[in-house]
Amino acid sequence: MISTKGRYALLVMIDLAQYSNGEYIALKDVSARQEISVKYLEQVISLLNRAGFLQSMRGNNGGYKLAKRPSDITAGDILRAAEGSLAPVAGLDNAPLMGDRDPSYVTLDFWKGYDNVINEYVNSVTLQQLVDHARVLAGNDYVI
Amino acid sequence: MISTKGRYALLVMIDLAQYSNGEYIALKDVSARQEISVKYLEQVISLLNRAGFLQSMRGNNGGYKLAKRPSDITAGDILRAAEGSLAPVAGLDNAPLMGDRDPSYVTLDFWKGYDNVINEYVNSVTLQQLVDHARVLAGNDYVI
DNA sequence: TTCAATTCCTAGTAATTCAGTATGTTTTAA
DNA sequence: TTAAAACATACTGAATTACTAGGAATTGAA
Repeated sequence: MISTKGRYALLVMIDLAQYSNGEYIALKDVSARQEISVKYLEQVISLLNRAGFLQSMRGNNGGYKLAKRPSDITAGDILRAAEGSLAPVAGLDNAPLMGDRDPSYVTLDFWKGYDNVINEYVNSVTLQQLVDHARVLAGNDYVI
Repeated sequence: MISTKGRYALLVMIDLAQYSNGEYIALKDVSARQEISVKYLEQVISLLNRAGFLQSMRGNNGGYKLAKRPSDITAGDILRAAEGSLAPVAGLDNAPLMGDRDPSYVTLDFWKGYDNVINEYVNSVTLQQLVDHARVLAGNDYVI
């Protein structure tokens, strides 16, 4: 189950992409639009910032903006930055953790497959696609 | 993240399938092979039993056996019975829960897709396949 | 009929995680 | 100088996890 960190991270990135105009966007504004407290947003966004997906500016008129184009950021990037990992079980990478004696090694390949389909999916969806979809949902999918 | 309930449920079903000979298998034996306490196994297996995947017999020489052929049980059946749901976020089915005012409705389709790829995967793997794979891993994949 | 072995049922519990609040500090532009 | 913002860390109540504990009911065998 994805926690609020992951869900909010996705919403924040979509919000920043939607309202980007080159200027820094204050968390106060994101907070008002997404109805999430500024204080909690600070924690969520710091994960995205440290992961290199954002540029930040402190002080008056400061805020955040995307460090990359929305087409160069995937939902997988965002969710892994916020959640740490999307792995369904522990010990998928560091195989030595599960020795031959561990009976659960018989399900290791099953869990690796599980992990694969998840990552293939989230890596296939870009932030740009999410923003485009949001615009369709809002009924603004006309050409200016 | 799948909890021990789901992971153990999978191991228990594989174990029962591997050691099935028509007789009831006592949890004591599964416990010894899988190195999980009988007391905890009781809780895990009761979920599988209630879901209709097992037949049980109480009393002396009692135990459990599969109620269906391993080819008619999927990993999805087992995991959903043990975990309750594999949904990545809440509110995917009961869409009215997320109203239009909820900003997170913009990500609803993304999460539905996420849920889809998970369920398609786990539904595509049968208990029979898991047992076959376990036999290959054990080096017993020869024909008698 | 008794006994041991089993499933079945419910409660308890220590540790961890979750979903935030709270309280600052540092930085920046006006 | 000041207000507004990011940044950092600690705290907290509630829920969840991963079990253990203690029994009650059932069954076959002695």
